[in-house]
Amino acid sequence: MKKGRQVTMKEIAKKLGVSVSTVSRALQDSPELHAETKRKIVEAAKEMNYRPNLLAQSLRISRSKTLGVIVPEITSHFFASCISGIQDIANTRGYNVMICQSNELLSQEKANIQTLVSSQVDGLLISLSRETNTYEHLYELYDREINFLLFDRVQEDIPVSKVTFNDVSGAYQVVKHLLENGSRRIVYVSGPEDLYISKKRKEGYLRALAEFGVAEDPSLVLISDLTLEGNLRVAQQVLQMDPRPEAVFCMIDPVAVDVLTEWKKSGIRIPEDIALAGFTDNPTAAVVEPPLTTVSQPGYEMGKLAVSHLLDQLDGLASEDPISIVLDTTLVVRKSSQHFPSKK
Amino acid sequence: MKKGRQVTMKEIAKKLGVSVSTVSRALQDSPELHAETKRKIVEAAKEMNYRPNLLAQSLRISRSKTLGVIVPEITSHFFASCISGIQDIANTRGYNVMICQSNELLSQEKANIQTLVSSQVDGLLISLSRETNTYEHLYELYDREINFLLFDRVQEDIPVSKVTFNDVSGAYQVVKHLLENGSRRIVYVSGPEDLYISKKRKEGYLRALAEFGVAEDPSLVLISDLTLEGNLRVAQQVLQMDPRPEAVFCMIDPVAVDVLTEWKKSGIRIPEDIALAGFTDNPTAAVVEPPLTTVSQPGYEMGKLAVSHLLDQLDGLASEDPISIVLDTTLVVRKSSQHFPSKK
DNA sequence: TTCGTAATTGCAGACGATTGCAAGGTGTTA
DNA sequence: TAACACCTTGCAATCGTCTGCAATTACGAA
Repeated sequence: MKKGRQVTMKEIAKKLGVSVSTVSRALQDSPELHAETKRKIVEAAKEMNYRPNLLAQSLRISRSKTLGVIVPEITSHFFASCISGIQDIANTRGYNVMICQSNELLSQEKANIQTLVSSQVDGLLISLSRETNTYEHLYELYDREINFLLFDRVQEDIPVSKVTFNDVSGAYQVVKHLLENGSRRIVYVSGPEDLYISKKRKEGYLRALAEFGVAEDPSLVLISDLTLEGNLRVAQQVLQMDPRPEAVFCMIDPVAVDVLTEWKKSGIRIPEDIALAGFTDNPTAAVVEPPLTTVSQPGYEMGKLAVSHLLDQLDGLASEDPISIVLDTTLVVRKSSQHFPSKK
Repeated sequence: MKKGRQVTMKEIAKKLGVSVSTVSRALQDSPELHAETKRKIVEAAKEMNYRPNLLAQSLRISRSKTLGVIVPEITSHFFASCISGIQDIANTRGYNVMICQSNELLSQEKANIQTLVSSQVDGLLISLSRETNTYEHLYELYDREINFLLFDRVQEDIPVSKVTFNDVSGAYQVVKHLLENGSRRIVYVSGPEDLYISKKRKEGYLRALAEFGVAEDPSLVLISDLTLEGNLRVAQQVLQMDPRPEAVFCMIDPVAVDVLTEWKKSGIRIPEDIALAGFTDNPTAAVVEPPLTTVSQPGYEMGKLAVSHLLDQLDGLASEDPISIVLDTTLVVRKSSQHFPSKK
């Protein structure tokens, strides 16, 4: 509504009786300017409360100094941490950040990309939605030579840099831990099967089983759609298995928390009756009763690394060749996995 | 790095042998254009994968269709929910959103404002940092006639619209609930005293006490700096009180969760030995053991309402006169408050 | 056939900033 | 005193889009 007129270089120039170009150079601290003129201009600018118009600047130099970020959900603690890391680094390196959420929808993801591209972001950091199973929109970015990078939820075939956690090894670690405690019948609760992390974590699960000479049993792999209902269904499925599994490894913490709650309602004791473990180390994992054994993946660090690499590419500090950065996860052992079936 | 040349109107114009202005009008679906020309241009634009340059557009019409949001912390579930609500509404109304976090620092908050103003946002939604105890930066926005609005963490004297929760009534409700259960010695754990919500929730606490004829006892008001250490200190302080309080109301859930954890370590049973309640209804509140009685404040709704009002103002649909929107909270009774001291 | 009017389209000047190049001024040297 | 170089500053074009106004065309009416 209000006009909120901004002070422009033109006004500074008029006030001081110099040209706009001189003002521009003064504010850029150009060396080819008389020191006194420069001083006067800088002073006037401060006094008049001048703020550069980033839009005009970006248009002129065709660089917006803005990055776009697309995450499935901001309300997820993990992604919020990533964003936080991205912002901290981006800001210290002089970049702004525009954040969008896809709400786990492919259509939203595409729309977000359009918006950000139209906004002339210098680069994009994308974590794919759950729904994303076609990738033309990403190849289009690639064809247009727009810098982007995938993190956490990636698609491996796309020839851009990726930042991921070592999901295989994380899952391997936690399942190995369950095996070492004596469990053999171990359930893996997966999310939708085409999800990157569903696959990777299953891979780690299977690897650990293989290492301990436990045969793969497809009936021990359950799938949840990651809704509350889906998770509760899985919880019940496990209870109805005969013989009952000794341990359950859920692909992400929220599933484990729902399962845990449901079991407690059914009078199942954890870890006495069955061991439980998750993945992500959400804040809830530490405070549920019993505390949940899980795998910690520092989102803040991931965000920092991802944006650092992208900015390095933008600033020409890193090769444009795609690289893959793989972060290590850490097994966090808590009470929920302290179930020790007697080994045969 | 890459040139990633965008298709511009100029190129479409050249290809079709028309002028840029004609292209511009065609893409705006201007009625003063020959239908056939329009059709051809629109078609060519689609085919050439034209995307408008929002920077140029914004510069030209001096409206960026972008809003700025400043929150203390993105990783807080409550603020993440607010952001989510803001984005959903903003997007459906054709606005983008730039999000910044102040990390609870006044200096960051100021810097964020500068950045967003420079980026020519059409309006700002601000939730103040914990540190913010001077307000010149906000008055400056006001003087510059930049549209903004405060939400959740507000400063009452500033003549702009505000969206808050009815903190007084929320606190009143939960303390009343504790009183009704029979507690009389009720501790209030406050955050830093100049924080808006510290004051408001204390007000509700005192009002409930007064209504039940319980005299105010300053020794029952404890202050935490909201760090883990501060919270644990408070937990111990309570245990050392003699006689022990019958209930504790913490200003925000994270404090209550820390207190709860610490007490459990010390062998205190909740709610058998003492009642506990929080405020916010974080996801953790529902899953701790015992589940935490708290006050729910829907951040998503707050975000939606706040941005709706700001956009109404921007679009001239609402008066520019500041208004105050107060949202209701809901008492969520869970097990942690089920402590019933025998009344005298 | 000529004129007026309406329907289309193009020109050119913004928006605010940057930058190559030219122009003005000063001082130095022969 | 003339010539040259350098130090400062301004001019003008540019980034991509929008828009008031002028110009062109076409068409029907007289």
